[in-house]
Amino acid sequence: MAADAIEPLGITTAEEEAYRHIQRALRMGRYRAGDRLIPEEIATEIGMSRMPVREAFRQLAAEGLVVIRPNRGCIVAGLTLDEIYETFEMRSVLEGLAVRLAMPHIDVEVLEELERQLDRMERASQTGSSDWVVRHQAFHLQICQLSNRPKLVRQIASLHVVIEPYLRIWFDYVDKPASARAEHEILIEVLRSGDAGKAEIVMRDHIVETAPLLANFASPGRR
Amino acid sequence: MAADAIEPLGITTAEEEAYRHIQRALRMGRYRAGDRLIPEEIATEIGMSRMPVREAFRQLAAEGLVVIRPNRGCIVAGLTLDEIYETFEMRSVLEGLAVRLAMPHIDVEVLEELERQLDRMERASQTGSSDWVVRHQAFHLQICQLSNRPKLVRQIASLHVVIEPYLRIWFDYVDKPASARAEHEILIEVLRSGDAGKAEIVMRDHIVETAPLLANFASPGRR
DNA sequence: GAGCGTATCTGTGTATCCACTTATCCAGTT
DNA sequence: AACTGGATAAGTGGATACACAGATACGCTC
Repeated sequence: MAADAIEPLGITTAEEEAYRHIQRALRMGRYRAGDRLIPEEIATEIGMSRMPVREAFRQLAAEGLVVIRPNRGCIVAGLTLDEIYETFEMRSVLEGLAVRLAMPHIDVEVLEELERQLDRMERASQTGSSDWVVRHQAFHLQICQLSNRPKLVRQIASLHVVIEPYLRIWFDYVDKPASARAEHEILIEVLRSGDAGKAEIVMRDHIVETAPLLANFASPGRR
Repeated sequence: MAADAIEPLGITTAEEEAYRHIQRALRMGRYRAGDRLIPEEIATEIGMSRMPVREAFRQLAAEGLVVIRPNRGCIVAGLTLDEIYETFEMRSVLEGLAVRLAMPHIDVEVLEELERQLDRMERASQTGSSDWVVRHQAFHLQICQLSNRPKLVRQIASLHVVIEPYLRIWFDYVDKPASARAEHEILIEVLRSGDAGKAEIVMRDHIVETAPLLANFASPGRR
């Protein structure tokens, strides 16, 4: 599965486990923004000492998922409305760049694979759960990965993770509209056209247009 | 001084000192890519235990300045030629976005301040040292900060830090050409015009054009 | 009765210690 | 003579213990 482009840099077993455990909880929206993460609690929960958990906090803080206030513990980061917009703005230009750079590597097989991804996405949306969010991310990252720019992809994936809880909430409120398929079909279409500049613009618009929809619903918890 | 937009998120005294110490050394190019960073060495150097140094390593790894290989220590990260290009590509779209968003906040005072920044940059370039690099960063970040997008600015600043050692080498090889002033004067000009879309394009071109110049010189150490 | 100060408790941050992994060197065998 | 395997040493990662800082609650004073 190509989804997890986020590989914590140099992380060893114990610490990696702590990292993955907490990140999953955060992505699933198990905590609300502002909730305190108590190292000892999590440590015992996964059967290790506070130490690897702390290191995991640090990693997560670097990704913007939590905030560590000196001597005052670690809290789940929340995005203000402005920050949600900002994240989408950053995604739009970065993914726009990615799709432009991906263009030379587009061929028939790739386009077919993307179509299959869209099918999976649509099917996931009907399971009612938020599997759709995962599939949606996978679709976007799939395209980005074709740019052959590891750091760029990593950065984009990191932004996806940050907004994931908000996407889930959105999905749970509005039953994912059928227009989503058409929206993304357009992306495949412009990839097929071979016009890199146009693809960049289409991708940018696609992403920026999503933000306002999301913003009306999203606000998981205080700040 | 507005320069240091990179604030390690939640870092406490001892750890912060370790972080700043190592980061400064890295930015100044004191180490070469691939050099091992020995925790104990650095710890005694700044008079603390290995522990805060370890945490500092983690922070630096998250920023891409070092690489931690499990059980095999911490080495100074080096960029391949491709990665240098990639970094400039990312800078170009992100700073392009920043300048576009900054446009509504441009006024006469801001333009005058930027002119003064350019003066400082030019003066610094004549001191022969690589103060120029610092001033150059300050100039770019100054513009970005006008976008009023904290996360965006942070991300851009982080990219600047990564390529800073390479910029220094470049500066030391070629005596910074006088064209640098003109290059950046163009940016102020387009800001003055008030055309946000055009400003974005000019910024993107400005940054992308720098990469190939740099790439010929840069390669500080093995990989 | 309200506000401020102090004391206690909770919890984070640092250090030391221990175990385990890795790398290097030497010896033995092919 | 070269390569491989084993042993030893060095260094990294994890846990536990300790110290300090912050928050909250209670008491005293105004």
